[in-house]
Amino acid sequence: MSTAAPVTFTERARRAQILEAAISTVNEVGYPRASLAEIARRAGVAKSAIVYYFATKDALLMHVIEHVFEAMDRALVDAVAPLTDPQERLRAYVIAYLEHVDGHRAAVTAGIEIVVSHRNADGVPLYLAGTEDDSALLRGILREGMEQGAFRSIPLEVAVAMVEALLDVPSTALQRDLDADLSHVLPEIVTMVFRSLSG
Amino acid sequence: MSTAAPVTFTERARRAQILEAAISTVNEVGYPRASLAEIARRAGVAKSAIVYYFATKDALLMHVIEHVFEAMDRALVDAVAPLTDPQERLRAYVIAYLEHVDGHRAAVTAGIEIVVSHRNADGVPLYLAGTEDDSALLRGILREGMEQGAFRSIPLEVAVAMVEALLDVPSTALQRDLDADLSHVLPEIVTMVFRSLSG
Amino acid sequence: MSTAAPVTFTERARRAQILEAAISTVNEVGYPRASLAEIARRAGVAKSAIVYYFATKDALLMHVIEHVFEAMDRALVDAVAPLTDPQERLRAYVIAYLEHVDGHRAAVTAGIEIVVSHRNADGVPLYLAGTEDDSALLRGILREGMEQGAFRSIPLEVAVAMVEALLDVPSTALQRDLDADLSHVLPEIVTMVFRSLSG
Amino acid sequence: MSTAAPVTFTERARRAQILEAAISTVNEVGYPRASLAEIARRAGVAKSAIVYYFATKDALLMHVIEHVFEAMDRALVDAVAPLTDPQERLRAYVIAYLEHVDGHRAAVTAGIEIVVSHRNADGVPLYLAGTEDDSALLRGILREGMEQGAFRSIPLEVAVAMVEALLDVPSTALQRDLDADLSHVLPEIVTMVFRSLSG
DNA sequence: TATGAATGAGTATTCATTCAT
DNA sequence: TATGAATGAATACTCATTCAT
Repeated sequence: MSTAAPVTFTERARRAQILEAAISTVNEVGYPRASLAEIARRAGVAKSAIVYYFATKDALLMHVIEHVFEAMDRALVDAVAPLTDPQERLRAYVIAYLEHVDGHRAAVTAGIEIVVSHRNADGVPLYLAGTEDDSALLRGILREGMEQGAFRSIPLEVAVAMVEALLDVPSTALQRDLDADLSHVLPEIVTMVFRSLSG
Repeated sequence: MSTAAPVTFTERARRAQILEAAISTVNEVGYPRASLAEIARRAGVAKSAIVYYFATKDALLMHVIEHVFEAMDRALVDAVAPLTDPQERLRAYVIAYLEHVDGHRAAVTAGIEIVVSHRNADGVPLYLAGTEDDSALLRGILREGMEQGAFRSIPLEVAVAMVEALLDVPSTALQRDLDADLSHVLPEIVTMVFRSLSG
Repeated sequence: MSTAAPVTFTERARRAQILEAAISTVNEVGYPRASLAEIARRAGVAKSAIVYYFATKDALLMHVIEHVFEAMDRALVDAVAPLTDPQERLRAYVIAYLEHVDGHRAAVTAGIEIVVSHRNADGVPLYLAGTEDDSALLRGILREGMEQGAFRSIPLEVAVAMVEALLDVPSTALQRDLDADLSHVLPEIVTMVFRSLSG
Repeated sequence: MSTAAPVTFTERARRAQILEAAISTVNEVGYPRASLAEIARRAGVAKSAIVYYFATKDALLMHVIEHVFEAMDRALVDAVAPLTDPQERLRAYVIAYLEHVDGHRAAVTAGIEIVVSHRNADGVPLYLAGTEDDSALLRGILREGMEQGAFRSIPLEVAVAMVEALLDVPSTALQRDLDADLSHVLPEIVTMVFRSLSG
C-alpha cells in the first residue's frame, strides 16, 4: 500500500506528517543533509515508517515535488483559464506564480531545492530531466501571444526559459531567508517580463 | 606543496590534469557522483594523488571554481574597463559574460554545478554564501547607470538579481547539452536586459 | 538509541557483546590494531552495527573505560565507606583495588590500555587528561591520614602518584600475561605502600 | 648505508637533526600524530630523506629509544660502577636515574612515550617486549642486597617492578609538562625505595 | 646525497535499505 | 500498522613506503 493511493485516515495523516517533515528538513538543513534518519527524527517516526509509507527515499522526495508543483500548477491553471487575451493570460500567470511562491514559501523552496539537487538514476537533476509538459501552459500563452502579435516574435524556448528565469528570482531570495521581504521584487518581475516580451 | 602555488613542471601538469578531470567528471556524472574515486579514475591516477596535490576534495573543488570564476572575472573587467558610459559598460559586460560562457562551456558549466551543489560547513550552498563582492562590478555599473538616468531607477539588488538570472539562462541550456546551440539565445539576452532596464 | 541508556533486551545484549568484543580485541591485538573492523569481526557483527549501538568508535571506547572504572570505583567506595581510621581505610582501599584488578583482569587491562593509548581531540592521552576527581578518594584518605599523623607528611600529589604507581604494578604484569600469577605481588604492594607512608 | 653505522660528517649531522626532530615531534604532538610527514616538516627535510637515513619509520623510532636509553644506561653504569655496597649502589642508581630523567627531559619523555605507544610486529608495546637485560643492572643490585641481608628478601621480579614503578613517577609528571617542578618528588622517591626495601 | 611524485592498504563514518516481528 | 535491528556499499582521508631521477 505504499505505492497505491492513500486510503485510510491514519495513512493520509501519516503521509502528510512525513511530507511536512521532509519539507521542513530540506529547508532547515539543506538537501544533502536531509537524510531519512533526520527526516524521521523530525517527523517523530522511525526511519522504517517512512519506507513503509513511501517505499523509498527517492519516492518520498518525488511525492514532495509532486505535492508542491501540482498545487502550483492548479493555481496557474485556475488563474489563466477564465482569460483569453494572451497579455492578460500572461499577466495572470506571472502574478499567480509569484503569489503562489510568496504564499507557500516553505513548500516551494523545498521543492525547488529538491528539483535542483536531487538526481535521477542517470545523475541528471530533476529540473533538467523534466519534459515539455512542465512548461506547457506558459509556452502556450507565449506562442499564442506571438502569433497574435501581442508579444515580440522570438524563439519560443528562449522566451519560456527567460520568463522562468525571472520568475525564479524570488525563490533564490527565499532560499537565503524564508521570511525575506519580496514586496519590491514581485512587481518588478511583472514589469520586466512584459518589457522583455512586448511587441 | 598542496597549499603553495605550483612550481615544478610536473606539478603544474598534474594539477591541471586533475582539475580537468574534476571538471569533466562533474559535467558527465554530476556533482553528487563526482567522488574522489571517480575523479581519480577518470584522471588515471590514484585517489591519493589528488589528495597529494590538493590536500582535500573540498580544496580541489574550490580550485575549480576559483579557476573558472577568476577567468570570468578577468574577462568582465577587461571588457568593461575601457568604457565609461553605463549603457556601453553594461552591454560590454553582458556580451563578455555570454561569450565567456559560450567559449568555456565545460569549465563554466562545472563551476556553476559546483557552486550550486556544494555546501560549506554550515550546509549553505556556495552561491548563497557569496559576498557582495561577487557581483560588485555589475552592481557598480547598474548603480551608476541609475544615478545618471541611463537605467530605470529600481532597487539595486533586484536589478542585479534579475540581470544575473537572465545571464544564467544559457548555462542551464549547457547543463542539458554542452554542445547546445546558443546562437538564438545570446542576442535575446542582451535585448531583454536592456529592455528591462532602460529608463 | 546510541546515546540513550539501553532499554530493550536485544539492545542490552548486543551492547554487552560489543563491549566484550572491544575488551578482548584490545587485549589480544593491542589498542592501535583494535579497529572497528577488527572489533566487529570478533563480535561477529558488521562494522555498522557497532556504529548503530555506539555512534562512534570513540564512544565505544569511552563506554569501555566507563564500564571498567565505574565498577572499580564502586568497589573502592564500598570497601572504604564503613571505615573511619585512615590506616584502615588505606589498607581497605589498596586491597580492594588489587582484588578488583585481580578479579576483573580482562576488563581492567583493556581499560588501562585504552586510558594510556587513546588520545582526546588535543592529542592528550586520557590518563593525563583526567581531573583531580579521578583520585579524590585516595587523596582524601591520604590527606586525612597525614593530618592525623598516621602517615608521614609529604606533598599530597607525590603521595597519590606513588601509591597509584605501586597499585598499577600488577596491571603491567597482566598486560604481559592475563593469567599471570599475582600471588607474590599483591601482598608486597600492601607492605610497600604502608612502609612508604608510615609516620 | 641507512643500516650501517654513520660515517661521514654530513650523515651524522643529518641523522642527529632528524632524531632531534623526532623527539620534539613526539613530545609536542604525541606519538600517534608523529607521522613521518610531520617529523620531516619539523626537521626541514623531505619525508624520503628520513627513509633514506633510517630505512623505515620504525627504525627511526628504534634509534630514538636506543639513543635515549643507552645514554641512560651509561649514566647508571657510571654511577654504580665505583661502588660495591648494595645500599650505596642502589642509592647511586636511583639518584642517577632521576637526575638523568631530570637532566634530559625531552629525550627521556619522548623515549618513554615511544616505548609505551609503539608496537612491534606482533602488536606488543616495546616496554613489554623488552628482555631481562633491560633491568639487569638494577636486578643485580637488588639480588646482591637481598643475599647480603641489606634488603628484605622478596621476589626479585617484584622488587624490580616496584622500584621501576617508583622511578617512573616523575616521567608522568613530565609528560604533562616538560617544565614541571620535580624538586619535591625526587627525594621522596629515594626515601620510598629504601623504605620499601630495607631489611 | 636527497627529493618529489605517486601509491595502496587501511581508517572511521554515513546512509538507504531490508526484514522479522 | 509500525518498528528496531542490522547491514553493505560507499565516502573522504591518512600514511608509510617505493622509486626514478
